[in-house]
Order: sequence, then structure tokens, then C-alpha cells
Amino acid sequence: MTRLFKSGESLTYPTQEEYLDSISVDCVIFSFHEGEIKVLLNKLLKSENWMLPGGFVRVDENVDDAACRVLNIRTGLDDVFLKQFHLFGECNRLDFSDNKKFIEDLNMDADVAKWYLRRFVTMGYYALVEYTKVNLNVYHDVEELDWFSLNKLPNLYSDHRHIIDGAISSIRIQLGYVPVGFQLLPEKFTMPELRMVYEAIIGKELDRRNFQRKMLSVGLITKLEEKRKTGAHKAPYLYSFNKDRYAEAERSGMYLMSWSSSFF
Amino acid sequence: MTRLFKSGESLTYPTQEEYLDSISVDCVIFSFHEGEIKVLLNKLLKSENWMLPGGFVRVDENVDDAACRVLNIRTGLDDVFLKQFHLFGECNRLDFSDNKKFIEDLNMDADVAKWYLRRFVTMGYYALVEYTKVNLNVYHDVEELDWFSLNKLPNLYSDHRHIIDGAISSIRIQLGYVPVGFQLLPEKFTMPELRMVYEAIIGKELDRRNFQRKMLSVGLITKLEEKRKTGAHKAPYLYSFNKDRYAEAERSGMYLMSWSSSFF
DNA sequence: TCAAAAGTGTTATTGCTACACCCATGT
DNA sequence: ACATGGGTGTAGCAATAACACTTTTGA
Repeated sequence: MTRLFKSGESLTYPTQEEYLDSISVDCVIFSFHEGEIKVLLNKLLKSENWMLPGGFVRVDENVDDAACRVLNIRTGLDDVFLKQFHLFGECNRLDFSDNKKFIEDLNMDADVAKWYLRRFVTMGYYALVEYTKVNLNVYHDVEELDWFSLNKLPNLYSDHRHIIDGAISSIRIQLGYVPVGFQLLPEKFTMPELRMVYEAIIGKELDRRNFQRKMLSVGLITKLEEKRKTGAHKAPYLYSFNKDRYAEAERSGMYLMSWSSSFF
Repeated sequence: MTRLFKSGESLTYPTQEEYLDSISVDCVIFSFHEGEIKVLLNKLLKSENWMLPGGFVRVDENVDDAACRVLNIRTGLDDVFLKQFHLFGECNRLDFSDNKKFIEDLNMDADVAKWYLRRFVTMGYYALVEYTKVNLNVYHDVEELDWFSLNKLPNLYSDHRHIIDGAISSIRIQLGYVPVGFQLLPEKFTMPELRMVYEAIIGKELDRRNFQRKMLSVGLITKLEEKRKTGAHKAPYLYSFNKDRYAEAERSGMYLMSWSSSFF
């Protein structure tokens, strides 16, 4: 079985009849693990460069659904926070020397190869997923698939580094509108965990006590009675995210929390 | 001369060799005039529906540049605040019955007609322009082109109403990051004018005095010595936007001003 | 019993809201 | 002279930043 670079599915090569020309989707899939923000990347066995999970758009498929499909194939996840953030439309964004290499490596037919030498603009999506819920779906015969810390990214294909940077800065800007922490953490989480998520995203330490007050004042999380033991110290309380309230807040104009300028 | 729907240029029909398949750009061009936010729309003479100025992407052209080109053709403007806000990628977003109608009306060749019966995903851009600087470039033999108040929009083609709504809500969300007022107003403007822009965008009256204090506290506008006479009352001072400072603020993480939740 | 990390509380400062008052101008 | 709308100031309240002390727990 040949696993296809950037194909949403694993069995067929993309053809002009089945997929839209010129446009692809790429997903920057974020999770939070061991105190760090991680990005999911894959790499063809013979290649040097890691890539974002991406794919093409079927002729009868919404672009957003194509992104969902790509995400689902790699992670098994269905109901995910997935958001457009930028269209990368530069005409020379792709490094075709990379493509030529894997066309050779994979021994592609000439007409399939042509597909990979076309210009593609790509819609960048970012996803926020819960690390433990992900079931990495790796096609071991052709590729690797793994999480990378945002601070220690490997060599990346074409403009994919640029795409990742765009995703993270979009998230920073949207911090007031998007319930980032709750998407990245499991149902029950501790306040220190939530704070670590924010600290990792903005790259800055936050005051423990002020952070807690602020988060609680928004009214979207509920304190539970349970605690979690995490080492040689007092056990922190668990909290849960109030999805109903969030849905309501989202309808009525959203705006979760205002961060003062000095926050950044 | 045949003016072409959605073609960036006016003289040639788009063909598969010259333009990217499947993707188009649409510009929601905003200005501010007589206390209202206006949107620039065009309409084929024989059609009922108004459209956003849009176009296709040349095979050797960045998508963002295509949007610039579309904007430039209609307004004559060059250096404009133009920003992606959403990709409209639904596979049934276009109303082909509309397209069939103008294919007939314009008496298009069969192979050109085919182009207009394809699926296109469209990148939505919004632009903020200064009303007085715009030179409307109308192709009188085939179309009308005019400003419409955001509150009194005419019938719109396909999903263009939806696109406009998306643009305005993006702007609302980005109010803290984008120097909206300064883009929409001329170099010299009065504080009441600036306030009216914000009021028009958020659809809410703002306190004169608090608004002034807030705007000045950001440090991006300079009070001038001149005043402008505007009727039977005290003449308001003129202010100017400090572009250098803004450029600096933009580099160093931006964030112009934080609006408290109650602002919305 | 000590270090590490959590919980809670206080105070000073800043920012925001909601006002009141004065000033310039055309009719 | 008066209505209209702009300029400036202030008191009360709310949010934020900075910081101290206590509690729990494993080693």
C-alpha cells in the first residue's frame, strides 16, 4: 500500500477529477503535554523534512470538511476545535525540489507526479486537541508521525515553518475569544495546568493568584470537590469547563476575557 | 468591450491557462461617509443582484496580490489596508442559476460559460479605504458600481451577503488590533469623527469624553493646532495618526487598545 | 522537618464609568 | 440669547498587579 503525501485518503492518488486543483489544506494540530505545546508532524521515511498533516479538497467537499478529514485520519478525533487562520497564497511558496525528490523516492507515475509539481495555495487551519484522546494513526511503511515541542521543531518542508508561526500568532491574538485552555486540557484539570497552558502559549510566566482569580471571575469553570495528587505538596483542586455557559457566551457576542496590554 | 464578471481585468475572459481553477477572491471594501459605514458593490446592468468586487488569481500571482489588483481596478487605490478574513469554501456556496442568467445575458461562448459553472472557493478580504481618495472606475456599458450603507444593503449575489457579514464581524473582533478609524478617515480628522467611526462599527453610542481619553492614552494620535468649522458650535480640534508609532507598536506585538467586555 | 507547590487574602494603583460644567459659534 | 456640540475635570467604583502568609504532602 502506498501512503500518499498530502492525500487525505491513503489508497488513491489525487486526480483532477476527484480533487480541486490549486487548493490544499494544512492543519497545525496543537496539544499540550508535559508542560509544553506540541505540534503534530509527519515525515516520509525517505525524506529529511517534516510536514504538517495536509490534504486536498474533494470536488464535492467543503474546504472546512477537508480539514476535518485530514485531522481525523491522523488523530482519530471527530469533534475538534478547528479553525481557519490564514490562506498561504504565494505563488512560489512550495519548494518543488523537495517534491521532485519524493516523486522519485515513491516512484510515482508521470501523470501523478504532475499533480505534485502544480502550484497549490493552502488554507491553514489550527486545531486544539487533547493529547490523551489522540490515537496516532501512522502508516509505518511510508511515514513517521509524531508530536514535536513548539520550541524544538525539526526541519520543515517548504513554508510549513512559516505556517506554524502563523498559527501560533493567530492563537495569541485570539486568546480572548477562544477557550484555549479548555480545548487543550482534559475534562478535569487543575488550575496550575490551565495556567501552564497559557504560559506556554504567551511564553511568559503569570502570577498564580491573579490568574486564578481572573479565570474564576469569567464564570466558565466550575470547581470540583476532588483533588489530584501530583507530588510532594498540597494536592490541587480539579476544575471543569462549563460547556453550556460557553456556548451561551459564544452566541451572545462572545468575548471570554479581556487581557490588558501588559499581559503580552 | 465586454466587461467581465469577476475578472480582474476587463478585456479578457479567464481561461484555465491564465488563472487558477477553483479559487477566487472577493473584496469587501469599506469606507466611511456621512456618518455611515459604506460597502462598495457592483452590478451587471441586466442583473438584479449586486456583487462584491471580485476576481480570479493569475497562475503567476500571489492570492493577496490578486485581491490588491481587484481593489485597485475599482478604486484606483494602491496602498490600502487589505486583510484576509475568511475562506468561503462550501461546495454549494454559489447560486448557479444566477450565473446561468448572466451567461445568457452576456451571450458567452460555451467554453467561457463552463468557467462560470465551475465550483469556486473564494478568499474573503476586507479593505478599509478613505472615501474621498476613491476614484470609482465604472464600466458604464456593462455595470453599475456604487457605495451602499451597511444598514441598507441591496439584494446580493449568492453568498455575498454572508461574506459581508463575515467581514464586519471580523473587524469587530479585531477592533483592538487594527487601527480602523485611521484607515477610514483622512489624514486629519476630528475626535467626533473618529468616534463616529467606532460607533458605526459597533452599532452603539460611546461616551464622548471617555472615548477621547482612551484614544489619546494609546499615544498613536497627535493633536494639531488647527480646528475645523463644522456648524453652529465650537470648532473641534484636528488630530493626525502617528504612522511611525503605529508601525513600531505593530512590530513589538501590536495590541493597540484593550476594550473591556462591556464595550461590546 | 524541610522543600515544593498549592490555597487564600490584602493593599496600592490603575483604569473605567458616569457624570457636570464651561466654551465657541451660527442663527 | 440660545441651542448645538465641543473641550476639560472629577468622584466612585471595578479591575489589576504585587505581594505574604498558611496548608498539605512526600521524602
